[in-house]
Amino acid sequence: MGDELHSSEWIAGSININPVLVRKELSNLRQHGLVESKEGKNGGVYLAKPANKIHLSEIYEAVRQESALGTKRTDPNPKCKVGKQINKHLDSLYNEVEDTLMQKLGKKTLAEFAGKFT
Amino acid sequence: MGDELHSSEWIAGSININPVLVRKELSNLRQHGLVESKEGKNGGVYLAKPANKIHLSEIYEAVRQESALGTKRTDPNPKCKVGKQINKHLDSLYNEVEDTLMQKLGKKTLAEFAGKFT
DNA sequence: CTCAACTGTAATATTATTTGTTACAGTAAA
DNA sequence: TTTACTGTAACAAATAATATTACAGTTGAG
Repeated sequence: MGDELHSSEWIAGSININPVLVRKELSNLRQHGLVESKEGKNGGVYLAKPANKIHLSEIYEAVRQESALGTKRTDPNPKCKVGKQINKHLDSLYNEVEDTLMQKLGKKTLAEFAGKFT
Repeated sequence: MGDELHSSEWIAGSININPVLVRKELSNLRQHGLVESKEGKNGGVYLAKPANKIHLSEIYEAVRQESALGTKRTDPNPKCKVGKQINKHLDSLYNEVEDTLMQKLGKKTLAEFAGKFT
């Protein structure tokens, strides 16, 4: 994938955000095998594989930090009949929903999405 | 739905959270027609319709504040070919995904979910 | 062989958002 | 007419997101 090499500064400029944040997220994407990068002068990042081989589900998985329906439920009261079981039941619901979401995103590729830009 | 009337204090105790926060969210659910409440002594909230008539999609719609895939993308650089169009394309993608999610949640009712609690 | 332009990462600061608290007017049962 | 609630608002505190600064390491070019 020699083509399309961009610096974090360039990307940051496009989305109006701090370059260090870009590098941090890129670091995450790299760990997930979606991008690779070249250090040193004229360095930058590029896709680790062709865009038509990258499914949106992979990106979603790499990028998301919590379930689509949210997670942050704190500790319910274990003395409460409902509180005691709620997390178990929510987890299974969330997983089920997440699965359909992944299936949907798995049918779309990054190339397809990028193709929309004229 | 005369049965199952609970005070915000009681609910707050179950989820280990502040009663005022409960009342705030309840206020939102009320505006969405999911619950009703009774003021005064022995007051509290109750479902506005039977649990088997409440679909999880309705709850999701009432409760969520941002799309399942997130929204908070700030202002992209309009001088950038990509930045200029990104929000439009993300929106349509998000909507499509959201639709499948709603379809999935629309098949489940609150009664069904509550039935899991033994 | 050294300067310039990058990445990668840590440490810290700033800002925004979430959550909690206090306060109090309004309502209804007892 | 007291008691136990709801409904809100205003403010405080805690947490999370974002930004900044700093600097070591890498690579290409003169």
